[in-house]
Amino acid sequence: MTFSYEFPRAALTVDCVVFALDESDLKVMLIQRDISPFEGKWALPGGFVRIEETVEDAARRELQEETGLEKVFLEQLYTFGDIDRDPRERVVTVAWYALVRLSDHRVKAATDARAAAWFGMDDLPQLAFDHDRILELAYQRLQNKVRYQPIGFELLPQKFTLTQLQHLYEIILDRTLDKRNFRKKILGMNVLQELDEVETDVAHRAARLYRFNKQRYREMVKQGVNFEI
Amino acid sequence: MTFSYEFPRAALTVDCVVFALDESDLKVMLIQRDISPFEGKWALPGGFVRIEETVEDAARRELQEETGLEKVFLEQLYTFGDIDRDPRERVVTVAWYALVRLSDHRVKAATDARAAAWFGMDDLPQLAFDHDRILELAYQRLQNKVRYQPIGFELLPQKFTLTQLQHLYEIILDRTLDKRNFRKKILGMNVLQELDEVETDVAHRAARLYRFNKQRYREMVKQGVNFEI
DNA sequence: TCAAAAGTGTTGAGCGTACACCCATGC
DNA sequence: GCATGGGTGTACGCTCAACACTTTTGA
Repeated sequence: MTFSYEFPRAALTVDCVVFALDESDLKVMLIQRDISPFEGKWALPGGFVRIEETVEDAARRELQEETGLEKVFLEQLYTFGDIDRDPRERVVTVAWYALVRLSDHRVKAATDARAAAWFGMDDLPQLAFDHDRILELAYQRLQNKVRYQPIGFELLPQKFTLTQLQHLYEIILDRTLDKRNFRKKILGMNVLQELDEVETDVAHRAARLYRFNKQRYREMVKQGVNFEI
Repeated sequence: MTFSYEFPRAALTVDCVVFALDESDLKVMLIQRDISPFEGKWALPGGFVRIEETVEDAARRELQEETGLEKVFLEQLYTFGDIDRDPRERVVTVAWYALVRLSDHRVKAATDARAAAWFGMDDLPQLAFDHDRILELAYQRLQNKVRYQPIGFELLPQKFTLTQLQHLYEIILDRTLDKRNFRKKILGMNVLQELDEVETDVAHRAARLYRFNKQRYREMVKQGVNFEI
């Protein structure tokens, strides 16, 4: 069975840049291609948009199928519509980026036959198609957005220490921050809930745990306070 | 002649939100539809992406064909991929927004048979499809972006007064600004070139004209100075 | 000479930044 | 008791915001 149209149509795909945070590194999930073109090369998880699903649903489905990830933070990045992106035929792709807690999704890499793996942002393999451009844009977007929207928390466990949070910003923004100033600022925003718990299993004084309070964040936004690191 | 594929494919279109600045208003260009669905309703200029052109080229071509606009500032906004956006069939649209100088494109509205017209942002008609959502998102994007990127100049004549520039920000951001503070700030950024010219044909003291210096802006960015209103 | 808009400085408050030491805990 | 990171305050400079009067020009 085939589907016919009066004019030629591009194929429509989605591709996802999935970021996670290691102890000391920003990581991206990549899938090793097992078919031509670019067989053996690494690529972003993604695939064709089906006719009965929205573009966002397609991104979530592909993420689930290829990496086992569900219910993650997902935001549209950009649509890449150059003519020769794909050597086979015209393919337009809607790119997305996702933020996940590595702890939740440790080694759940390969759900189907293909190999999936986390790569450090400064240890990337050569990528298939124009996926290097997509990844670069996603990284820039993350660096910009993390500074004025509280999306970084998506990369941390629900309960985290202020030092973990500071490291997150240092890793993503690629610069060091002053401990005292960072704490003053983030606590002054009134969006962190101080818990009655501390770290465990550390070989030194245990740090206090905090939780991001989304509700309080929304109230703050309404009051015109704006989140900015 | 028809084109056949193994799986059904969505149609791919582009839609453009074209902003311009009147003396006292932010305007959007709309086209009156002359065919079903939504016949007679106003809609964003746009149309199908051809197989041999990039998505951006399609946006520029449609803009040219439907409104006569060429060489304008154009940036991708978002891709709308809901299933029932178009009652006829599955259509995914890549939305763009454009900024133009109204002076350059005064009444050049209707190039083809359809009526085209500028509408004030607070005097919009009902729109076809989900174009109200697209327009709303474009407006938000403009409001955000104009504050930290020097894109406002795309809406003014090449030579402008500081008062014109201030009004631009007041109209887009929908709040008043302090004259002295505004001038201090914008001049302090070192991206405006003071000309040896003044306004003409005004019934009061003529204001000095300035020009945006893109080169100097890029130098400033390199030095880490960031544009922000 | 009048109307209209151009042009121009100062002050106070709040914010960002730089900076160093003691404390608690596990081994 | 020692190593490791946790936790804390102050002082200075800069930027932002508030605010009003004189000057220029054309009619």
